[in-house]
Amino acid sequence: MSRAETSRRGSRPGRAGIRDVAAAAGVSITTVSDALNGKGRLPDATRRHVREVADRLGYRPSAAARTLRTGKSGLIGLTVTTYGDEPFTFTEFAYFAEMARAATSAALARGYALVILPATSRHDVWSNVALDGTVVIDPSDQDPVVSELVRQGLPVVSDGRPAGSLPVTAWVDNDHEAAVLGILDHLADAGARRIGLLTGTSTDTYTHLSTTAYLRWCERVGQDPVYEAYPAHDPCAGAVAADRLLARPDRPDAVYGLFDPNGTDLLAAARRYGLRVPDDLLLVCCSESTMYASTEPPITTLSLKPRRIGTAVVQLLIDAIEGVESEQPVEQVIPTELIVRTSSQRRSPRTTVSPPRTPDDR
Amino acid sequence: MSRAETSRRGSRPGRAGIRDVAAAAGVSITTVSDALNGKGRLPDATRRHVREVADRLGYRPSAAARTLRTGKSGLIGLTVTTYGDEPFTFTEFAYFAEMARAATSAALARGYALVILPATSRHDVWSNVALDGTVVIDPSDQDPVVSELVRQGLPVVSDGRPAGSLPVTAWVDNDHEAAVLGILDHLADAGARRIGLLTGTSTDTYTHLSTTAYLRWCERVGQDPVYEAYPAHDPCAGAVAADRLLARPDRPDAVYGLFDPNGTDLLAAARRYGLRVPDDLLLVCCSESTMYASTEPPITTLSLKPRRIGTAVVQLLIDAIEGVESEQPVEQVIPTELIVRTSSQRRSPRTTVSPPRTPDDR
DNA sequence: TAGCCATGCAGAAACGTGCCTCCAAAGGTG
DNA sequence: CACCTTTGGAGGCACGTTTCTGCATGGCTA
Repeated sequence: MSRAETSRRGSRPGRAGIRDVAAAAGVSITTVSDALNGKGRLPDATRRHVREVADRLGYRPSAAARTLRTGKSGLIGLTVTTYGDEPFTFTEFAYFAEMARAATSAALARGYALVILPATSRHDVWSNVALDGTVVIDPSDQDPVVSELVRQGLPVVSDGRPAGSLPVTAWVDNDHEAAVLGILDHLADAGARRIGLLTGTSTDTYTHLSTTAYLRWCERVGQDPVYEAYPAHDPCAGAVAADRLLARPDRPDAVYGLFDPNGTDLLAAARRYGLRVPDDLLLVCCSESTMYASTEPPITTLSLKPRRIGTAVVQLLIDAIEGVESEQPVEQVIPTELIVRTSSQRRSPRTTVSPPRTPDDR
Repeated sequence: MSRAETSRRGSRPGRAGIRDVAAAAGVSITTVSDALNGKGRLPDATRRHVREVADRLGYRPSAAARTLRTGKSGLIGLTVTTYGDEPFTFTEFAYFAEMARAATSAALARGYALVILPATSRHDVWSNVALDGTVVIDPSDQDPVVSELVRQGLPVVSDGRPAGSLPVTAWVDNDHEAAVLGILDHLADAGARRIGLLTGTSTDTYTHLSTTAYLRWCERVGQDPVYEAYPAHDPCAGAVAADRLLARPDRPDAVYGLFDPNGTDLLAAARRYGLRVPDDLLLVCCSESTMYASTEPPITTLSLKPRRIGTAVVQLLIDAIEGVESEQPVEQVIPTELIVRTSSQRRSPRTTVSPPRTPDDR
């Protein structure tokens, strides 16, 4: 009873425990816990008193103890596919940065924090952090990490529809097929007769869905496919592939590039061959970079809306964690946005046609 | 003794505890712990046996319990200054992405994971996660978060030298003054007679140090300062400021822009005024974006080497956490790299002079 | 044979919370 | 007065580890 608040055995002087608060306030541990967490039946006077004493002692509850007791850590894993030993490639820089930014904000708003984790199966690092759930970006087929997490009973939400029969709790993705078809139609409307594609060699769903959509569109309108594929993780390969595409005898008069740097790569290649954009060559690429607004000429881009995706993914995950029956379906499709600029407008070279952006709707 | 491994009271069927492993292996809890952690005096046979049983049961130690017991969580906070309610602005996208990427890898290599946290003083989220230490990016003067962390006895390492008398454990930064002076000399060598600066209105150390270095250089060489300052967090303001700078009666014949988008903004402004780059206007900006390698013309950039900074910051922090007497000084200066491209070379228009890049030394 | 040390392992005390159970006192009702 | 209900709060267990202490056993030396 009369234990002074400084007599705790091994505790550092800077850290006051709940016991110290209880002793200093002259109440029991239970009362302190209830007062600070807003539970129990306590008169407001006691509640205020305890809170004031806790503040005075600079009391911070131990996250570890709370996690151990409640089973909830308030931590969400953010897993990115690793190439080599580095998380995410430069190809997805802007996308990932925006997506992570939005995910961080959304998680924070609901009291959660994000932990960046690699998609390796080194469980020594995975099991060293108590997660309530995980966001997986673009999981590969039969991802061992996802399987392990699901086996542990943790909810998993993926950015990008899961390949194969990956048992995720929910997923969010764009309608990549519709996006590609929309772009091809847009280019055809602008006068393109032969549209080329700059695509990747890897087997992820984004590349796969986009490429097959292109091939089907070609078949439908009766155009021979004209495309070059390259390993998207290699920066130089993109420039080379762009060059090859424009060097072909059946050179396209419009090109859509699936990856962020394709815009500048294609622009550079066009200059080398003396092709004017948009007069001789129409250009669109998939990118989140605002730099394409001020290139010469400005380049039309497709935005995958990473901010909306990041927000949606986190909301879905936290809903699953907290057992909230989500109003939303477990499969959510986020619309893409085509930001039309000069590079894809042959007829009326207005400087910009993109609708005015609202800050929160990117 | 004879407690079956399935009879644990409230535990979920998917999670096996250390008790279950002990029971299944026919040994004590102590032996299991020692065997799995490589401690104690155990014959290899016992060690192997325990490990095999643990694997068979799919045992994963509880991170929360371990953290509570040992006081170490293996988690490092990564704090970014927030503008509004979003972490980091688009201005620093590439920088932050690279820096965070390197920091994540470095932490992972030493068995730590990174938690993204906002620099708000909402301690409800801060105290909900057990951190071993924190990386603070560009802390503001008298940052309340840093003070609080230090008060709790946690090591704090900052990216960017701390303003004022912020009591960080260590910091890593570039020599911004030397970088600016180097660029100005470089531009002067290329024939610039009047060098302008595109700078920011905020009071962070990067902006401050760079601007005063510019002013001192001007004084030294006897040139009137020609600069425009704008709020760096506003995307449109950058384009406007670039335009204003080139519209002045004392228009500079060379410009250095402190922020990432300045390159394209200045290029666009130059086109509007019919200025050829580099013939009429030399251009350099501070950026990590590889897109500047393929603009027309390619733009000389200053790289702050975010990957090296991210790595260094994490190493310093983990050294402090683990009590390793760091061989490195607690103040570490990372050299910048000027990637010289066409936009700053008036005399010999070689396409590129940048040294061949090694992948790991960006 | 007695003493001693190294080996191999078990018991149990923490770590700091949250929460379930239970009790004392006060107030109301017949 | 006897009984019930409500209020306010205390006791103590459990979460799953790590680790300190200690107890046997067996081989070795004197």
